[in-house]
Amino acid sequence: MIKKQLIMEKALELFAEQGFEATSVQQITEHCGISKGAFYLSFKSKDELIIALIDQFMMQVVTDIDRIVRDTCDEQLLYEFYYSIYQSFHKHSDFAKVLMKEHSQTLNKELIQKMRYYDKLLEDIILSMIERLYGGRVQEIKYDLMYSIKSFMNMYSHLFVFYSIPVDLKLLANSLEEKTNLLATNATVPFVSVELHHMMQPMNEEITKEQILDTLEQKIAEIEEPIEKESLILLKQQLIEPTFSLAIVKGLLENIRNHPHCKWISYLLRRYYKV
Amino acid sequence: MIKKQLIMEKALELFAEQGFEATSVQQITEHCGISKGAFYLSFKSKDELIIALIDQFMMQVVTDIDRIVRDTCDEQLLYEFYYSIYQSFHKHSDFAKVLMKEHSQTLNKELIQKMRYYDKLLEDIILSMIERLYGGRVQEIKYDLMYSIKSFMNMYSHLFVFYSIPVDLKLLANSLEEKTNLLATNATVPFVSVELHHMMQPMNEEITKEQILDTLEQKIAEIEEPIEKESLILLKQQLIEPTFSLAIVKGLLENIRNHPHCKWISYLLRRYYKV
DNA sequence: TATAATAATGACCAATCAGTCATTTGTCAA
DNA sequence: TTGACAAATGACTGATTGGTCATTATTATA
Repeated sequence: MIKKQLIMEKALELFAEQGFEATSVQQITEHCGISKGAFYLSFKSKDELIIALIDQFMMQVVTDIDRIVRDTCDEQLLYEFYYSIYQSFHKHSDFAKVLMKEHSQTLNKELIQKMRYYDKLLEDIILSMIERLYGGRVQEIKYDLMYSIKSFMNMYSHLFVFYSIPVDLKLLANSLEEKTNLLATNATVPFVSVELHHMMQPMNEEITKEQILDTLEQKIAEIEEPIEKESLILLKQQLIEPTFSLAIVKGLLENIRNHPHCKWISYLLRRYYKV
Repeated sequence: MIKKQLIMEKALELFAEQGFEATSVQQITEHCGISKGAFYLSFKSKDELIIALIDQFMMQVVTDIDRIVRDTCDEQLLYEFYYSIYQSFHKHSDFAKVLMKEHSQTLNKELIQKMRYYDKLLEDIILSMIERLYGGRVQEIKYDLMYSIKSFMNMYSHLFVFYSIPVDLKLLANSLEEKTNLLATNATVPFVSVELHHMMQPMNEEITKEQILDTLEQKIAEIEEPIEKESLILLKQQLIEPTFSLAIVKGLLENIRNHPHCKWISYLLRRYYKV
C-alpha cells in the first residue's frame, strides 16, 4: 500500500509538469525507481491512477469546504469559504495544476463523469451557503449567484497554479467576499432559471447509492476500531434495507464522524440522509 | 488554398468532438477524402494546423470585439460587449470547444505563447472599455474589474459549448451588464494591484513588431488593389524606419481600414501606433 | 501529341505507447 | 538449508502515431 502512495506522489509531480497524456508509465516508474511491472501491481491501468489521484484530492477539498460551511458563523462564512478554497488550491497546487490542465479534456468517460460528480457536490455546498446567508431574498438570482461564486473561485486560480506569485490570501478572500455580497444584495436580473440549471444536470443519480455502498464496504474492511466498525456495518445494512429510525442513524453517524478515515463516508451519508 | 480551408473545416469538426491530441492526421485526411501526403502539402505539421485554426478564430473574435467597443456608445457598450462575445462563442462553437478543451494544455510552447498573446489583446480591449466607461472612478479596482469581466465571459461558455441549450443571449447580456455595473460602482476592496497584474505578464513584447511585419508582407503579396497595396508597402517602410508624420500614417491606415482582408493588420497597426 | 511541371498518393519508417508475462529476486517458515 | 510463496523485473508485444518519399496521376504548355 505504501508503494501505491509513492507512485501517486511521484506521478502527481510529473502530471503537474507535463500533463497526464504526455506522461508515460515508463517515466513514472523511472521517477519512482521501480519497474514497470511493479506499477501494474499497484494500479490496473494508467487511468486508474489518475482517477485515484483526483478522488483523493476532490474528497479532501469537498470535505474541507463542507466542514468550513457547517462550522462557520454567518458573518465570516463567505470570507472563510473563499479563504479555504484558495488555501486548498495553494496547498495542493500540483493537484490543481493537473485538474486545470486536464479539465474537460477528452480523457476517459468515467473521469468526466467523476469530475461532474464532484462539481455537483461543490455546487450543492455553495447553494446551501447562499440559502443560509441570504435565504428567500435571493431566490430568483440564486443560481446566477452560485455561478458567479464558481467564477470567482476559478478567477484567480491561475495565480497559484501557473505563476508562483506570493499572494495575500486574506485580501483576496476579503475582495471576493465584498463582490459576492454586492451581487447578492443588488443584482436583479436573473439569467439562470431553475429550468436552465436542471438542464445542465445530466447526472446519473442512481450511481450515488452504489458509490456510497462501495465506499462503506471499503472502510468496513479497513477500520479496526470496534465501535466505528460496527457503526459502519449497521449503516450499510440500513442503506440496503432501511429499518432504523433517523435518530439511530444520526447516532451511528456521530460515532464515525471524528474518525480520520471516515470523513468522506461521513460526508456522503450525511448528504444522503440530509442531516 | 481551397484545400487548406477544407482541411481546416473538417479538422475542426473532429477536434471539437475528440480533442486535438486524440485526433490523428489519418482521421483528418479520411474525413476530407484526401491522402495523407496531400495533408502535408497544405500544412508542414499537425501543429501548424491547430495554430492556423486558432489564429483564424482569435483574429476574428478580437477584431469583432474591438470594433464593437469602438463603435458603440457608452450606454450600450457593456451590453453589446457581452452580447457579441457570447454570439461569437455561439457562432463558432466548434472553435470554442477546441479552445476550451485544449486550454492551457501541454501542447506546444508556441501555442501557449500564442494563446497568451491573444489573451493579452483581449485584456487590453477590456481595460480600454473600463477606462472609457468608468474612468478615474475605478482606478484602484480596474484590474479586479477586468478579471471579473473575464470570469463572467467564461462563466456561461459551457452552456453553449458542452450543452446545446437554447439560450436567451439578450437576457444573459443584460444580466452580466448589471453585475459588471454593480461591481464597478460599488466594489472597494482591490486585490489585483498594478504590480500583481504586471507580474502576470511574462510577455515577450519584441515579438509584436516582428509579427506585424510578417503579417504585412503576407498581405502585400496577397492584395491586388493598387491604393491598398501601396499603403501597405509604405506602412511597412514606416515600421522598419519611421519617416512619416502621424497624420500620414493615420491616412494610410484609413486607406486600408475597409478592405476585408486588412481588418487584422489594420487592428495590429492601430494598436501599435496607439491611434 | 509530346514534354514538362505540378498535384496527389499510400506504403513505409522510426518512435512511442500501454500493457503483459516468463523469469529472477527476496522472504519467510519448516 | 531447503522449499514455497510473493514481490519485482524488464524485455517484449501489438497497436498507433506523425511524418516521408518514391511513384503515379493530372494538368498545362509547346
